[in-house]
Parts: sequence; C-alpha cells; structure tokens
Amino acid sequence: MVELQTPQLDSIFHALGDSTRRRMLFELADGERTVGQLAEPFSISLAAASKHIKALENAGLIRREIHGRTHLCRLEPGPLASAHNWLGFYERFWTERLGVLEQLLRMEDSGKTTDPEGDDS
Amino acid sequence: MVELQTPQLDSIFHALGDSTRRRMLFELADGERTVGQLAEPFSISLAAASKHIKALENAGLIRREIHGRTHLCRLEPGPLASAHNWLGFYERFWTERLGVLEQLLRMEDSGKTTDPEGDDS
DNA sequence: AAGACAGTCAACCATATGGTTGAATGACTG
DNA sequence: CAGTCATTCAACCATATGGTTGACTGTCTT
Repeated sequence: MVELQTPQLDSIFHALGDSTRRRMLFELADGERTVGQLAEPFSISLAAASKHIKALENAGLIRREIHGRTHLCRLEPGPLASAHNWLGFYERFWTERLGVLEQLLRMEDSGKTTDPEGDDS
Repeated sequence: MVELQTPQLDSIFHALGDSTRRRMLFELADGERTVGQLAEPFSISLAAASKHIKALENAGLIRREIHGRTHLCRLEPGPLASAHNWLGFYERFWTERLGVLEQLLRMEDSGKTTDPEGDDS
C-alpha cells in the first residue's frame, strides 16, 4: 500500500533524526503553528529554525500555508505513516510470541521476502 | 508517555536515515550475517561498511558477537520498536476516521483561537 | 509613506558524515 | 612460523549539516 522509495525514507528518517525537528512535529500535533511559534521554544535563531522547518517540509512531514506575512505549518501524516509502516515490517521481531517459530519458517522458505525498501539502487 | 529518550531516538532515526543501513537491517531480518556478508551487496569498501555497521550497533539496532576472526551481527529489535512506538503517537493523524472530529475537539479544548478565515489561498 | 514585523536568503564557520586507501590487529591454515 | 583471511583503525578528503549574523522581501499598521 504505502510503498515508498528509498530517497523518501532517507529524508523522512533524516528529518526525524533531530530532536529539534521531532519537537516541532510534536507541537504541530497540537495544531497549526507559525514559523515563529515553532521556533520560540528553542534557543536558536529564526533562520536556524527556518532551516529545520524546511527539512521537515522537504520530507513531506509538514505542509505550509502562507497567510500574508506569516507561514502556517501543519502536520502532514503521510510520511509518518510510511515510516511507521516501514518499521512495521520488523514488528515480528519484537512481538516475541511467534518470533522463533516464524524465523524457522522464514529460513525454510528462504525465498525473497517483500523488501520494505520498495526499489533499490 | 510518549516522549522518549531523545538522544537514543536521535541515533536510531539517524541510523535509519541511510538506505545502505536500512538494507543491512533487511538482510539481518533474514538471520545473522558477518560484516563481510553485510558489506558484499554494496559497492563500497569494507571499511565503509564497517562504519555503517558501527552506526547501527551504536544505535542499538544490531548486536555483534565475535567468533574468532569473524563478527556475527544480529538484529536487535528493541530500538526499532521504540521508533515504531514513537511514530505510533501520530497514528491518529493518518487514521483519518476520527481525525477531523478529534482536531475540532482539540481546538476547542485549548482555545487556540487561530480561526482560519478562508483557510485557503 | 515610514516603520515594524514575519520569514527567507546568502555567506560563512565548525563539525559530522560517508567514502577512500593503506597499515595494523588477530585468528585460522598449512 | 609464514601466510592468508576478517575486520578494524587511522589519516585523509569532499560534502552535508546545523548554527550564526546581516541583508533582503514582502506584509501589516499607523
């Protein structure tokens, strides 16, 4: 369903790999925020915050609506769902119930499993 | 409840933000692999692969067992579960069923005002 | 029109990242 | 013991990243 391509996951996970950006997402979970509002909790310059926001936007994690001189940002759940879905592939490894049995089956099966990566270089 | 150990998430998501490393994880989902085996599918030096593996190990995503001169790597699901769990916080945003209603409730709840007049460009 | 305000852009800087090559460490093999 | 094999380490390089400051664009206010 949510088959995504490698470069997208790259930018998504990269964007999530920064606590400032994760914090911003968390704020956005509560509703729309302007760039200034997103920047405010951090002791970094507006320009720096702007870059973070751009990274989030670039990863598709947020969307921006320009209202006059203010930019309103909102959470865009799609990429989060993609990442969640990608991780879901590994769920059986921490859902220990059938883990061992399942691995045995996999080894026997041995064939190509669905690569969550979608395509590959 | 949802806010997790920030530095750990940093390294986890950072490790996942590289397709080479994701591919390695995928291989490891099929069973243990040596460093050489993990490196083989890529056209990079062993040293480079070693660095990737170190990043994965550093994020706790894999564990290494040294058997003589070979290092056997295995998937460590915990951090993947953490990341999955972290993303789960946002699940309601892509589980659209109640999404709109929920957002309305949230807005009322927090009195955020932010009434978007004409909300669209 | 003047000025404040929201935000981006550009230049710059330090550090991190991903890659390379060549040497070093350690463990099997003959 | 000598040599090969599996891996890491160290030095190095180019590029990316995250941060800063100052100038710039464009919008709202008065």
